[in-house]
Amino acid sequence: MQNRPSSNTTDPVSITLADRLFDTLQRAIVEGEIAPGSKISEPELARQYSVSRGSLREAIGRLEARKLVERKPNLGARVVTLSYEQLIEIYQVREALEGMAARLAAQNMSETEIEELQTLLEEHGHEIEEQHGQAYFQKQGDLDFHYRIVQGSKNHQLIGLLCDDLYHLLRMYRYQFGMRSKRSQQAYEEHHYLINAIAAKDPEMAELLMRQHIRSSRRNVERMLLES
Amino acid sequence: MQNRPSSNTTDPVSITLADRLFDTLQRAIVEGEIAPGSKISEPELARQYSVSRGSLREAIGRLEARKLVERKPNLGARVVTLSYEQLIEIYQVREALEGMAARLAAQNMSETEIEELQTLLEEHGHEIEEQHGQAYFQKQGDLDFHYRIVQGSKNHQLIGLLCDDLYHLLRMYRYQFGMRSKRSQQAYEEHHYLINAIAAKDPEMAELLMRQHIRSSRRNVERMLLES
DNA sequence: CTCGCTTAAAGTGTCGACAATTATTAACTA
DNA sequence: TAGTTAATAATTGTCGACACTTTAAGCGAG
Repeated sequence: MQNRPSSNTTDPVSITLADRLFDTLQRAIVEGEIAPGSKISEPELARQYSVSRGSLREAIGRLEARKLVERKPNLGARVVTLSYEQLIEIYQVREALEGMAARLAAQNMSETEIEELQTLLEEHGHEIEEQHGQAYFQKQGDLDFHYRIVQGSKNHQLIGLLCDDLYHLLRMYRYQFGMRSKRSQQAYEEHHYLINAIAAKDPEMAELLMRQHIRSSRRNVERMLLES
Repeated sequence: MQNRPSSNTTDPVSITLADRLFDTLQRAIVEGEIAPGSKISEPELARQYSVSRGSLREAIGRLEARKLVERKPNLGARVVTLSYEQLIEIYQVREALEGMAARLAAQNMSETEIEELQTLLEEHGHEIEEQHGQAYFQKQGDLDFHYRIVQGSKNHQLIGLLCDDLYHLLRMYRYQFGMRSKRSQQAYEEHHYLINAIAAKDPEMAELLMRQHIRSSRRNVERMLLES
């Protein structure tokens, strides 16, 4: 789910070179291969990936739009530096946007989509029982679940903001801070309540539960980062 | 307020050429000089503004990031086409994000910021009394008010999403659909309630009022567009 | 006359080079 | 030796040219 070929085009694989470069660099940054705060040297990267500086600059521009790099005129681009404050800010935005997404999903998700989501949740449940799925659940499964609800909102603005912009930043934080929580059991239960509200077509309740869920997740992160 | 020199850099005027081009094109698109849905011909615009295609492409890339143009590989870029459905989507996103912004503003705005906001609101009141300020109120004053609350949230993610991305799209709709509402009196009152909640440091109430305010605004738009 | 193919034109994607700006080093003075 | 300035190197910004793709026009067969 998380590694769709390109940004948001429905076409097969990324056609243009700058697109592929963008995907490659985004993955490298998100997964930490290129360290946060490090400088992006255009000549060096261009040589490294055997592309022109022009194509590279286009890719960098799109990374900047997604707030994965910051560029200052005549000074070049740097990978963003992650901070506790920014992570909190992201959770606040998520609470607002995903709360709305859950509300809309309760109105707009099709029956088959709901069933697929329930199936996905059952799988997560099994993985938790088997105990070795904890890491997976927090790293991918959780985002997977949220991802589908956002899609279910059918609001393209919302989908773009969350799936194209925020989620990549969030994944970067997870890689960087090693955010595996012992909260998977609780998160699983909260997901369960949430999907029930959606299946019951209760927008108000869906939004409420989603916001509580994300607030809990945020508090968990706060605890985790303050003790380290 | 709405025409800051560049995107979000604190530097003086836009230094780089692509930056100026970006500002120019953004204004031209938002104000309708370049028609929605029209094709962006790189050679033509490059000649028209006497710049290289490279610089132009960088500017277009940033317009794409703000969803003011859509680009398809090997086919070029077009100014976005505005639709009723998309406008509704934007209002839903605004309700979520600005609701959160109001909540945070109630927690984080300084006393002086609150006073300035009250002063601004009084001016709006006078303009409405004098009757000839209606158009102004809806066109700029309203966004001005919302703009300041968003700033008052002190959440940079939120500020970026709303002020750098969504608001320009919204202004484009206002220019394009000629959205002047007869709702200025009611909107003024709602702004009044809202600022009281903020001054009282009541986050819950502030968010509630802001969401109601935006929902009202959305319903007004729905009415207006359905009768035309 | 229409449909399909071939071919020319225009447009986008990519590249390497030059110009302008910033960072670095070296020399020089106090 | 420390600080300042000048010269040099490296990096970014901008440009024009070439390669590939898409579109349009022209042409021929049915």
